[in-house]
Amino acid sequence: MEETASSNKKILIEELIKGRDSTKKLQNLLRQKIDDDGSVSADDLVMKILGSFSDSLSVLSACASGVLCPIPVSKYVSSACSDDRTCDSGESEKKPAPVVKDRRGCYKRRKTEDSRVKVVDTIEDGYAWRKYGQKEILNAKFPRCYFRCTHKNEGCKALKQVQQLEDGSQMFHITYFGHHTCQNLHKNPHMFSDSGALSCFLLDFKNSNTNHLPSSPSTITNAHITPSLEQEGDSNNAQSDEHIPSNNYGQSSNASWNDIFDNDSSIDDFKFDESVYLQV
DNA sequence: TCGATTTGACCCAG
DNA sequence: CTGGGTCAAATCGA
Repeated sequence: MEETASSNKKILIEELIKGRDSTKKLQNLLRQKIDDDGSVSADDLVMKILGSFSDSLSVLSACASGVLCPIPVSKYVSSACSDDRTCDSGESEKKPAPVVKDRRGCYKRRKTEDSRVKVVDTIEDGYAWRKYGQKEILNAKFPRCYFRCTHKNEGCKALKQVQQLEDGSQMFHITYFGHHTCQNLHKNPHMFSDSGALSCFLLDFKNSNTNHLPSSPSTITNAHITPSLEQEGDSNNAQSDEHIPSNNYGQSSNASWNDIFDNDSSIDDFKFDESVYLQV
């Protein structure tokens, strides 16, 4: 049974690789044509396809190693360098300018269309995050926290912003930027199994009321994994079509993955978390 | 000792 | 000019 699932995964990965390579060839052909007629849309489409392949392969690679990497299906044109902030400055250009002694805050603002937005009752998402900043936001009751992937030094450019909603509920508005290129899920497979640290975070969040966010939400890792259900940040209706999966760990969200993998053989391989998508 | 967090400073986009 | 996003020194804590 597991052999079948493993075999299917390999086949799937191989097929995706084939598809990606074919798409690249197609892209090269199209570019020749584009040079002629100036059409760009076809090339954009190809880039999107390539992005999808890359995402799928990333997820599957993680799966093949026994870990699910919930990289959201993106609409990024290029997963390699879609985040122009991290490409142009910031992460990739950590070296301060020689003349300027301090380049803190030097960055290019992210494009909002590169984001995916979630409203959840927990900030945990299966990844390990490091908090790198917190900011009081104008007219916002709660400060906004800024996280980057713990594996940033390995090239992972994923970022997220967390802000508690002001409606009195314990809901968090989380905005993700970029992709996880790491596989940090396996690093702390049991974290939050008893929700200890998370509870502290949520409690602090509740108690902090206005000022400080909890002292230690930064490393957010846990055993359960969020499936790729983030909504796109620029979707025209961010609230209405949100999923409300059941909260059963390892049960509720497997259907789509079972469609991909061989029936219930994949259930043992993946555990999903209870990410709740609620209306705001 | 080293990795994580805090927080004021800094820079850029609007 | 201001608000938002990021940096990095200081601090914390395991």
